[in-house]
Amino acid sequence: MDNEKVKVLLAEDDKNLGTILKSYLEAKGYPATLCVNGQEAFIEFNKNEYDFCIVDVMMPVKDGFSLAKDIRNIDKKVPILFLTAKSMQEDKLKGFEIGADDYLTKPFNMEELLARMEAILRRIRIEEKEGPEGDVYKLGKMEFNVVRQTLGMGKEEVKLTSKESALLKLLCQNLNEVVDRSVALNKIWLDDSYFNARSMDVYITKLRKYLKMDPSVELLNVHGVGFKLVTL
Amino acid sequence: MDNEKVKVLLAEDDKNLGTILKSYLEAKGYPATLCVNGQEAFIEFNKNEYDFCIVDVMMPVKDGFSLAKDIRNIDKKVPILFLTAKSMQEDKLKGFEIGADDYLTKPFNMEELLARMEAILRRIRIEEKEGPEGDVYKLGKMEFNVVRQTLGMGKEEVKLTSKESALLKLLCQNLNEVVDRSVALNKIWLDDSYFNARSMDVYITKLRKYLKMDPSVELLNVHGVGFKLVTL
DNA sequence: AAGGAACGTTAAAAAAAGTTAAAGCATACT
DNA sequence: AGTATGCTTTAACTTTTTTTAACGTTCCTT
Repeated sequence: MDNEKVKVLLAEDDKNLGTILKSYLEAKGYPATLCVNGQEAFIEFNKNEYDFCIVDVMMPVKDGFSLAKDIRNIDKKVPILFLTAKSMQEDKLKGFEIGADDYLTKPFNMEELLARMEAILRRIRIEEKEGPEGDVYKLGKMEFNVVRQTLGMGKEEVKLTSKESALLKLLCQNLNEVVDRSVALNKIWLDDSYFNARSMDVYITKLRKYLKMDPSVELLNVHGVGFKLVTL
Repeated sequence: MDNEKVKVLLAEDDKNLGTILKSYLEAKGYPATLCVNGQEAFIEFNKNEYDFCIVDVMMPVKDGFSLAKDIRNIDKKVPILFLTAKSMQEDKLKGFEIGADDYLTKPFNMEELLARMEAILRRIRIEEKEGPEGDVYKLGKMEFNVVRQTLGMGKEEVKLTSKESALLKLLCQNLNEVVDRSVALNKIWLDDSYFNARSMDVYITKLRKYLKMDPSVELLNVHGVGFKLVTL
């Protein structure tokens, strides 16, 4: 799954509902492509990469179940959520048998559709164990491995403590941008207090020492606001 | 998840429905434990390993949402399916926010509950890249056989004691993620006390000694939180 | 330019974790 | 029963990590 940008394939013959759904999903940050029947949807599915399928059961030319079977035939993983006007149990069960991830009966609340979709995507992300090299930031010539808590360049490598690592990670996530003191304190020290702030200053000093390894990387202070990690 | 035998934790205060559900699930091959309130369920969850939670929202002593939060706090992965008599959308959305995988409104069809549960389990198995053969975890070049309690690499193999094995298993289940000290202590030592914590430290040392076999695997400490097994 | 607030640095104290060895405690063996 | 064996806990000591403290510097305001 492409990080962050989850593309949705929407197969719905009711143009009215389809358009509203597409707008809603896109407003929520999920680009969606609308197809008005199963055949069209399958062609579209083959043409582009999709991360999620919302499929109406009752459609002309090729119905939703048939479409889902075709999709499953070439892709065992992509999540499929069925929509249907019928509320008959047998259909629901048939949908799950084909390999659906969820089954929603019309009329439905769009917020619920979104919540269900996000629950499935969340599950996928949980199971997609953060790869061994999953979180490696490049800082100039250095590499910062978040899970292994190491910062290195060529053969010289230092081990970071968990606090050092957590702070550097936060700074890397906001590379070339300012990280507010209060944000860092609340995230890592869980409390924005005077003493924790001083503790954080000590850690900034430590990180600066490590980062001297590569002079093209600097950890700057923004007076009264926070810190900013910048690379040349 | 232990292969094949998916254990279900059932939190339902309606003893009638609870018993029927338990029987139904067990008839379908899913051993289930019934708890009549959230508090009892949380104690049970800590005592044994569960692969799926079915949680009624309205329960005495500790409600389903509260229970789910506690469970999510110590286990980010286990699937949670809510049951509720209320059909209010806000509650549904709240459930998904907490991290539910599904939300079913009473009265429901038991076949549908099963289908939804299996859809979630199927999704987990799809994402679990390699189906674990038996109970074998791969750690770099090493293999850890849980049932045989062995850790090996090529021809060199060490036998682990049951505590060593239990601890390593917990760490493997959360590979590249932090396992809280308290979670490990409650699961393996059944009590989070000072002396048990020190005992655990001794076991961490032992495991690290074994794991030196493959330098690409490290057992890191997260100060004040717990331990993290990391692979390159 | 003065003065206070924010930040930088270093060293200390405190807390948590690492290590090793010995003491307990079961279990099986003779 | 007595003894040997292997696993687990307790204990004592060391090291690392984090926080607190003290003091110096920089930055911004007036």
